[in-house]
Amino acid sequence: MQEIELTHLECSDCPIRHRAVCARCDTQELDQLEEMKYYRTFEAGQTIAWTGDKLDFVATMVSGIATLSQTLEDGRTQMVGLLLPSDFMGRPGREMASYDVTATTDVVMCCFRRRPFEDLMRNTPHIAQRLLEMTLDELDAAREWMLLLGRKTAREKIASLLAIIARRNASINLGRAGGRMEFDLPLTREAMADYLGLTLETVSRQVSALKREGVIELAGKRHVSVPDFDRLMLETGDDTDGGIPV
Amino acid sequence: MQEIELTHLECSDCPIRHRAVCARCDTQELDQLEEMKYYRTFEAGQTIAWTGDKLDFVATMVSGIATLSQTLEDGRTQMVGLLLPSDFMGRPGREMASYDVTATTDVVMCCFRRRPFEDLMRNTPHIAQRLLEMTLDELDAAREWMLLLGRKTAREKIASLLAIIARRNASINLGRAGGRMEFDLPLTREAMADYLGLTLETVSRQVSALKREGVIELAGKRHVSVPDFDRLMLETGDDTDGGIPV
DNA sequence: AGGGAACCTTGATCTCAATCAAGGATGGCG
DNA sequence: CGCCATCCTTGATTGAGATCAAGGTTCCCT
Repeated sequence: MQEIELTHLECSDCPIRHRAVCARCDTQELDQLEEMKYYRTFEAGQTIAWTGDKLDFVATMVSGIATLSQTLEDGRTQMVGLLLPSDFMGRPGREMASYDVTATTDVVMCCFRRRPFEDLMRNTPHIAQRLLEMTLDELDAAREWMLLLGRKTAREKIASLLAIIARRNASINLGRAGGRMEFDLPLTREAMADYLGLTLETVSRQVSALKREGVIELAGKRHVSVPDFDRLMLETGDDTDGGIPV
Repeated sequence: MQEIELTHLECSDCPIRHRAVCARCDTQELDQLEEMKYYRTFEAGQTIAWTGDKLDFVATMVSGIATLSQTLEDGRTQMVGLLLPSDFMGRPGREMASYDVTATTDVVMCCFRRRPFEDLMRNTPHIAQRLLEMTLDELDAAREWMLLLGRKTAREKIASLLAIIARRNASINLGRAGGRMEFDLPLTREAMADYLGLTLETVSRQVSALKREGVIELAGKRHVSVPDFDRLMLETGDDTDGGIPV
């Protein structure tokens, strides 16, 4: 995840410091983006789009958590993406949503209508290049995730998910520490299960096991404290310091 | 997978008719690409790059099959990408390979040295836009694959893989038929297992089962004939006509 | 405070795929 | 032709996680 220097505004009032679409653009382009942007909010649990719906905007996550998921005929579902603040959503050049998009907490998005955004993209090479970088990052994350889904044990999956959220939180809040980390789990046990290709019972059992062994501490069901991040990383099965760039 | 009209050359002697990087470029850009391109061949089984290796080119697959894979500390491996003719490999803006890349058959690639390619990309917006499209397609494929890895049964996984290869072959050879389809499996049972997050024994058993039940026919171990593609699709668990755009 | 819904935990049992094990087919090469 | 290596198949057994089931917690609403 590389640092982007912002040459100008920071997308004005969006609290976005990196991975923002508008980074690198010159004033004029930023003005155009400013002009076409608008905010939308969604409540926790609300569906932002169903697969196949017409989706006439692209957007950057400002706050909250949303998920992308896919479903088989008989209802089995798999989460295929996690949208955290500063992530980009939507696909220039495609009319329909390819996934179910759901807000798991209250969500604010900074949206751009798709057509004008596409036009702007055609005229300003920076944007396509920036989107390409971001999409390649997402692809890397998806592929790490495939390794998780295909080859990790339940315990490793849980540890990996906790490590991802901890690291992602830390990089926003503190800069990563090797030591203690705390965060709120933004997902229900069921959502975690859908993320990891498990059942919610297995998630619950493995979380309990990690707690019992002191790898994590829980305050309530959702607030997690990791006394030693390196200890947690040992449980992920990853090469030391691999890490998923979500 | 949309059709690209080629306005000019077809990357001269590369047998690439769609998804080629050089499609849509004007003559001058094509000339520049022509100038910097070169071919490389790899033998079946040869490793093209190890994770972390310096990789100073990007490339388009001309012929053959290659795989991208990732490995955990203890050796468990998961294939995360399959490179078929016309697929793009490599990442502008990144020095190191992020995956192990292996030729599973003899492979010919049309390569471009990374630096000049990046320069060209900066100057010709078409290319970044085209790469963005291709990367978004890859991301879709990766996400379908995640659904497969996380939620499908062994039998569904095998059926899905066969369907992907059959469809992909058909779109190159014949245009897709609803009826009979034939192709050579470009992967060993072990490679299929690494693709699907299974063991090679399970792959073998499920292939045998599909054969026993007449869903597929085998001539030798590698030549597959699908008497009724729709019947095969029923076994994938997918929504009718979903389909993975590899 | 009481009722109910959503969410979570834990136990018992079952099942699908992994693992362990043996042997068969294929093909290259002396 | 026979040897060897690689790849594949099949059988027996095990085990991790799914499924089925019951009850606990938390928190909102009246």
